[in-house]
Amino acid sequence: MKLIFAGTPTNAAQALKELVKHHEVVLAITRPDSPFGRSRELRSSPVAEVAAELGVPILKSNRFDDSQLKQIENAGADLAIVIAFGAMISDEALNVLPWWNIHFSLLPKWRGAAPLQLSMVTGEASGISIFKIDSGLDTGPLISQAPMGFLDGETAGAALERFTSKGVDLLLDALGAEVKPQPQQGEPTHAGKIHRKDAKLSFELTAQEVDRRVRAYFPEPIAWTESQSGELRILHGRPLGNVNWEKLEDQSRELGTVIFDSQKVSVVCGSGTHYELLEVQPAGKKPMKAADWYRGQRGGIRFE
RNA sequence: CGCGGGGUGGAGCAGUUCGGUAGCUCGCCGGGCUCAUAACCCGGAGGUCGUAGGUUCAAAUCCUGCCCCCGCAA
Repeated sequence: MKLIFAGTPTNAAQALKELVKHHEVVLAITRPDSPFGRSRELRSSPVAEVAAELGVPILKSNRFDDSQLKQIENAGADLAIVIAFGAMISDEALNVLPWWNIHFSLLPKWRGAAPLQLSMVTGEASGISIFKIDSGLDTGPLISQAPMGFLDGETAGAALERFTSKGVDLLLDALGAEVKPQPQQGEPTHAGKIHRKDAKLSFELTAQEVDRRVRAYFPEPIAWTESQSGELRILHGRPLGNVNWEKLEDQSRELGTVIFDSQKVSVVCGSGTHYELLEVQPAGKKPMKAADWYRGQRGGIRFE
């Protein structure tokens, strides 16, 4: 089958690599190069890089103009596959050929940019949906769905890779079968893009809830918190089991207090739980083991 | 020229304002205590203080150039 592929980040590039093994991809659409990093140098998207390697023609665009629509039409594809493209597909483009999207939640739950992260944070409706794109935001009729769970300690980044692989499998199955898109059913929820301010941790939450956020916000935008000594990213950690309060009776139980005991750096969280810090990164520093970070601190630390 | 933090023994930091030959918490090696230990005690190795040059009797500390790392913002 002749396919058009539309995507932008790393996992979309991964999907493209897998797709070309089974179908002819006649055009790769991705977002234009964007400034990146302190130097603000333009950088092409991972999909653009992979498409170039594979020799697939590339179209870089956010919003298609007439000539680009022609290019899409002239590609002669039967179907367009979208995965993490990062922009809406215009009605004009939808009229040229059918577009399918691979979405990482069980729609209609978590429509929007960060479905996998939100399902990880909430523990609800994690999975994969393949649907036919219509003019709304992730509102099109469903072609295929598969519930997916998260592995122990799995980050959103790792899950995304796993879900992508599974999602491509689902797509390949659907491409080989007779499909009848069915309208989405149920109460929709929205999963907008997660910004840095959303990733600031609150230690009023339980350690389990903190853990879900730390994992869901890795590797982007990364959970963080703040203390007397500045901002601190929490890269990895894990919720601890029972807390031996007697042993720690000389320590503060105030939420956010950092405790160093038996080589473990942990934070007092809500409902008497503790979250162990494993890898952290102070602003301006490299990532480091939590114990190393704590050794360099003077005096007790309490996260705000 | 977007804003900012940083490069000090293996790790994380202090010391730089007011120059005077390097400190803290760990790790490592050896020994001791202990049923045992991530606990405790004793001893030890290990540092061109990013780099090049300048000022000075004397520079991790002051001045200049360069290299490298990172956070924020986009």
